Amino acid sequence: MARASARGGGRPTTTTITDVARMADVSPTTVSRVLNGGYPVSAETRTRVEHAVRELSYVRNAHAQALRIASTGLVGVIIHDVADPFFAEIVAGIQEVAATGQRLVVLCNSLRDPGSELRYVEMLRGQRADAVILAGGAIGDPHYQQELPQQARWLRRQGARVIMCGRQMADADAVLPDNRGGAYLLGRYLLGLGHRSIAEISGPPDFSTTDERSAGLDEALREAGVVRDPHLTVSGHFSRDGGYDAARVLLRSRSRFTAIFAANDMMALGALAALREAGLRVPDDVSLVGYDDLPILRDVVPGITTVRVPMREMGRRCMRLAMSATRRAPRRETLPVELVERESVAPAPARQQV
Amino acid sequence: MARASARGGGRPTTTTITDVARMADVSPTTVSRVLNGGYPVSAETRTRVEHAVRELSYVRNAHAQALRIASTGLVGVIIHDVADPFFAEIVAGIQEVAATGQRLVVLCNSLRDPGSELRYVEMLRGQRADAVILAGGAIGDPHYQQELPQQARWLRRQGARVIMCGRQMADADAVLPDNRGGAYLLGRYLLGLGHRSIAEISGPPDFSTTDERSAGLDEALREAGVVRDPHLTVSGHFSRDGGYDAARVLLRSRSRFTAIFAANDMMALGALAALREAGLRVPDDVSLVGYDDLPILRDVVPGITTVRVPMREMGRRCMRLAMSATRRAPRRETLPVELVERESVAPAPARQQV
DNA sequence: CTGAAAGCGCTAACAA
DNA sequence: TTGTTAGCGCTTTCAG
Repeated sequence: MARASARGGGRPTTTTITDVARMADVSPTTVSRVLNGGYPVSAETRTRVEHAVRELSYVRNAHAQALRIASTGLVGVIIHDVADPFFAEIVAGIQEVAATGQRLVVLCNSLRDPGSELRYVEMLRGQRADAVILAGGAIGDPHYQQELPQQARWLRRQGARVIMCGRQMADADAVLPDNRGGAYLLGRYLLGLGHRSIAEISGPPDFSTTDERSAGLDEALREAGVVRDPHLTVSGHFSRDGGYDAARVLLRSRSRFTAIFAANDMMALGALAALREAGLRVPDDVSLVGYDDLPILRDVVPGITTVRVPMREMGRRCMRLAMSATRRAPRRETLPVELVERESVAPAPARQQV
Repeated sequence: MARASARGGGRPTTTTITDVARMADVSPTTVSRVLNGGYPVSAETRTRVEHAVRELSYVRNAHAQALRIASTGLVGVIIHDVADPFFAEIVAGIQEVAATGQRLVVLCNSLRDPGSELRYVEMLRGQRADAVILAGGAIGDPHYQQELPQQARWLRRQGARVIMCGRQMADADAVLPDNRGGAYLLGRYLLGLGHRSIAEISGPPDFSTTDERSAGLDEALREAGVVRDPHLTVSGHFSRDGGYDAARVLLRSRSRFTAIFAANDMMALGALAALREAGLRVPDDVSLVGYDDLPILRDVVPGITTVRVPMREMGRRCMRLAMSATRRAPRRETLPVELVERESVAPAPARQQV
């Protein structure tokens, strides 16, 4: 039963292709050919090899294989945070497709730290990942902005594909939601209901997502000839607490507004809590909109009006790009977003309040 | 500038330790020693090597390294579903600790399919993962029940640690929440408020989590001398929709109950929606409890009473076990759970309703 | 303090 | 149809 059958507790022992070859009484090459298929091997030999493989519970050493051939079957995925449902959904989509293609996903949480993101890219270079998917808005940090494209170039030189999810980079494939368009839609919607004093809870500065969504709102406002009061914009972390804090700042300020535009659903959730604590009713006293349409929104009362971002589909598409062999000019897929009306918005009162 | 500087688009090119050695005018051995430290190298030589490494943006080939030494720095994590906040939190805890230890996490979604879980374990064996963390309740499938311990044995023989998160297995380390204890707590709580007809929305059959939580409720009920009506137990998927469907079955049946015990928060959320649709108020008409205390519960109205499972801490502990070198007898850590009272439970009315 | 040589487990020429 | 040989990039004796 070869050396692999040594009892546990001792020195680590692995079964190699040679053990299998010995047991099946063939050469390692033959075993390799049976394992890989696509090469003529007599039925009888094949059976013996397959038997030995099963008997020894042999699994190919992926590292030895990677050293010899190009592909490793590993795809690196760098996100901001798995605990954020937005990213969890994207990862779920990625995994879905990865499973169909026998790929393994190396998941990295950058927690929005540029340095950590860069470090992960390096580690993934070391792993010779077939592809690296970078998800989430771009970070404005100057060193990062300069370094990341460099690293991406090294990745490509190694033969790895680089796919951006939710943001762009020169020479890289990208799957993008229409952030600007969705925010514009939301802006028009609020405007259409008579809102003129719209407070914005924006994302952290230096994030591309923040800028794009703000720009969409701006556009709608400008188009309607509404001038924005700078006091009506407060930025915060892309999280429930970020939204909560921002809403409190807004409430403490003397500014008047009839609606709040939150940069994403988690922030909207936080804002909703702050509003509730302040004794304000949504939408009776203030209207509120979010962005993303996280699955959990189905279970929040009142239902929050938002823009649906096809997170899971974005993940799927990224993984498909990651698995596609063809590497011509960078491909860019923009996914449409869609307004989801729920109960958090009411027509603006004749006289603005709050 | 060595061969690595070839322009992109051509054949994949990687920089090897030999390229660095050539540039620094030393042997590969010396480069290796500088990279690994712990071996005397003259300051001057070290500087030259470090310069070359930076210049060429050299990153060690993890596969070549893995082939030579024991550790790969890879930890496999098999969960049911990242899109489920319960698992997302666990993974977040795992990542937190992994980052401090320079480990890379290979994340696998089994979607509760025993076959897929087994396939992932094999792939992780092939990757020579340093450790494999299996999270989520055990699946009752007979073939799986027999096969998994086998695979775990092979993993250990290879020198990999096996850590169970939320369930047990012979010879494996485990981090466990007190499922039974928490359910017992919840049962006592409902009983204390006068509830006698408690409907149970249990998890899918053949899952250890399902059994443990049901057992805890049973115990409280038995202790109070309450006999259970089998019609009052409906099982469903561990998901929002599973809870929704189960609640509808319950509502359609003629059974009477004053409270619902859902096997986890996602199911409770679904049940809440079904109740709302049926025009029933929580807790006025029916009381409802969940399990886990998912972060999102903060934002659901009415607040759902539940038991807090320290998901993130479980993840952290699993990763610590995965990184700990010592491998003596299996370690088992049981984490306490805690009742979280919110607004979804009211005293039972004198006469039972619904 | 530095280097030459061997070998981890696998696959791809090449030969038979 | 099968086997022999060489080598992927690294670390580790063993020599110097």
